[in-house]
Amino acid sequence: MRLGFAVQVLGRPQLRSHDARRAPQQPHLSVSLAYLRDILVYMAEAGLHMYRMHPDLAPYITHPEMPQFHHQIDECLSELEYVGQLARLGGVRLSFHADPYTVLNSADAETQTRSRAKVIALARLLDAMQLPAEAVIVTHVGGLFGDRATSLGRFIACHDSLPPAAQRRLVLENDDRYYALADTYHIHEQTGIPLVLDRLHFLLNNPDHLSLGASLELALNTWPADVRPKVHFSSPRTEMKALAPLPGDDADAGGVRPPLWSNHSDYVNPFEFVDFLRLRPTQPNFDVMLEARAKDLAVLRLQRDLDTFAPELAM
DNA sequence: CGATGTCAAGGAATC
DNA sequence: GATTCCTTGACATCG
Repeated sequence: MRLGFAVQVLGRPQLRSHDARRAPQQPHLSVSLAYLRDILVYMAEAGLHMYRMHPDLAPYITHPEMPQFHHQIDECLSELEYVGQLARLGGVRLSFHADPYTVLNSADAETQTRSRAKVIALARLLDAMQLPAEAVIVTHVGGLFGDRATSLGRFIACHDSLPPAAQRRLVLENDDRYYALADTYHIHEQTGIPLVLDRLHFLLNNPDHLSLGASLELALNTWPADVRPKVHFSSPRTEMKALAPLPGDDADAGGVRPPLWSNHSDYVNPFEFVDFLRLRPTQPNFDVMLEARAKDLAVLRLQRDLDTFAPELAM
């Protein structure tokens, strides 16, 4: 089991995830890849082995009005191969998560075309890095568009229409509001797409009252035998959403308490995590992407906690 | 230098 | 039908 984190590196705040300059400054994939190289070096030092890259690693790679950015993968083939080798040598599993505006089941044909182009580009990046099949692109089903069945069907049709290189990388995650595990499993049966079980989304959106253990087993078994499955794990944030005044608060003490709220807690509750792993009777043969605000720091803390509380599960 | 604004999207909910 | 919210990191701009 490897524990992963997404995009930002809080242990080295100076490390950037991608070249996020605005278009007039001509951001370039080669800059992002230099950043990624630095992140991989840090991960090797820190003992980290799983990382989700920023979906805009290649800036404006499919932006419909900026074709001048569309050839940067071709311009960076050697750098892509280099960082791919670096990841492989470090035993690092890399992945992408499509941004929330990538909607493969969109009822709007242009949106779907743009979304398909984005997934194809992400797959090209992984291929150019020469990464193994475990380097996947995670996405959600998309929107409801007033008709679940039709919208599920549109995802399946879109998946079928993707080039094989993109199909090989794409995996599907249950979401917290619209498409639960039963929906993603239906799509799996029609397409063979592997499923990422997101534990928090499952807890928030489980209309059929499935058990977590059975659902975990179901999702893990959707992966090919030679590809290690992965799941998403996070704990819900419990801080107060709003800055409601507390007794004794200055009436105008704005800014003292941070304006927090999010689905994700800063760190992972180690006891919840151990319970989750123990849903599987054997040593877990899957990887876990932590969706925690503390990012790599949450991974490092959980690794320590596992050493303390469940050494037989720690890696 | 700190604070605020902006950028990227698409969809759903609200009015 | 128009507006707002959702989400979010990092650049850009303002004071």
